[in-house]
Amino acid sequence: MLTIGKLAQETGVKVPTIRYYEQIGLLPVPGRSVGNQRLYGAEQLDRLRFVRHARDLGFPLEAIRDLLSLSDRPEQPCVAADGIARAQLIAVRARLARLRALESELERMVAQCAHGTIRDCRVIEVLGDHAQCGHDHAGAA
Amino acid sequence: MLTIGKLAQETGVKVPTIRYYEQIGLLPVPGRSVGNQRLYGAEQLDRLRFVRHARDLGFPLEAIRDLLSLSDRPEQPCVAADGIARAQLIAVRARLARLRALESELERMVAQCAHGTIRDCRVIEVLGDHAQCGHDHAGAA
DNA sequence: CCTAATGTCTCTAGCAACTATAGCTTCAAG
DNA sequence: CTTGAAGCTATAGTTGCTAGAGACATTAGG
Repeated sequence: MLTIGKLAQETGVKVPTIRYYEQIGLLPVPGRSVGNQRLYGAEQLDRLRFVRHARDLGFPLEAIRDLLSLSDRPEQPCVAADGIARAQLIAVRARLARLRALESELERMVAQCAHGTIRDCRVIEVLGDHAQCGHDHAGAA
Repeated sequence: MLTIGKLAQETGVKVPTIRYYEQIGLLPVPGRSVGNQRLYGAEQLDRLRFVRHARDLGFPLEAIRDLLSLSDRPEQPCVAADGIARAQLIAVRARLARLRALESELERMVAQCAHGTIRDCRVIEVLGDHAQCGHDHAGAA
């Protein structure tokens, strides 16, 4: 059995975060020692590792909650889990596309900086006038 | 003079967000009509467009606050503004690198899905065992 | 066995950057 | 003159944690 601190070490999830996950029902309420300290077994360790890994992959907690409840029913078809992963992939790709556009605009801004005064600063100028952008990152909204 | 609604239309920033920006001191307190409604002029419009554009580029509000105060002193050298933009570029590149790694792992997860049951689901399996990842996105921590 | 240093406990509040709700007043059109 | 949209203030909620206060538990050293 692991204390919360050991569990934190094993998984790389910070102690307050573990308690937070318990609080929002992502982790089940663990047993307690005589002195009222949380004690975790191997199952909890696996579960938290799962959560950690999914968070690293950018899954929102709600999606992780769904994935966990799926993994509790191993006989079910895997379509739902696949769907969640696909949705996450789409979200990641959208963020990537957006970030790539931002990168190129920032590169232009920085490259054109002549190191003069603010008055002539491309950075400020470009930010003040969207029309000077190469592309349409702002969209219409 | 524009009402807050018109200003929102012009800039694409939502009405509550404009009030929020005022509240946190990012926009100056505007004049009011006889009936106590906010009225904005061209200067405010420009300022909010600047904020909007910078937000679109992912600058945090604190950085925008700095950029705005810089742009109020056009005689100053532009080094500071350039630095803020460079920092933002570095941050964007870091996020890009991370997202690219996630994209490839998610692609692998989804591609390997055999559409069987949860028991054999790669998505769940990979999430449960970090060792199955191609790379090291989780880091040590 | 005692003490000191951690570790853990609960609870509350804070972060970014908004978004939503409630309950009111004001404005513009018909 | 009435009605509906738009505006006002103030508070609370969102996501995913993080930080603090003040009290109890455990462990290592003397």
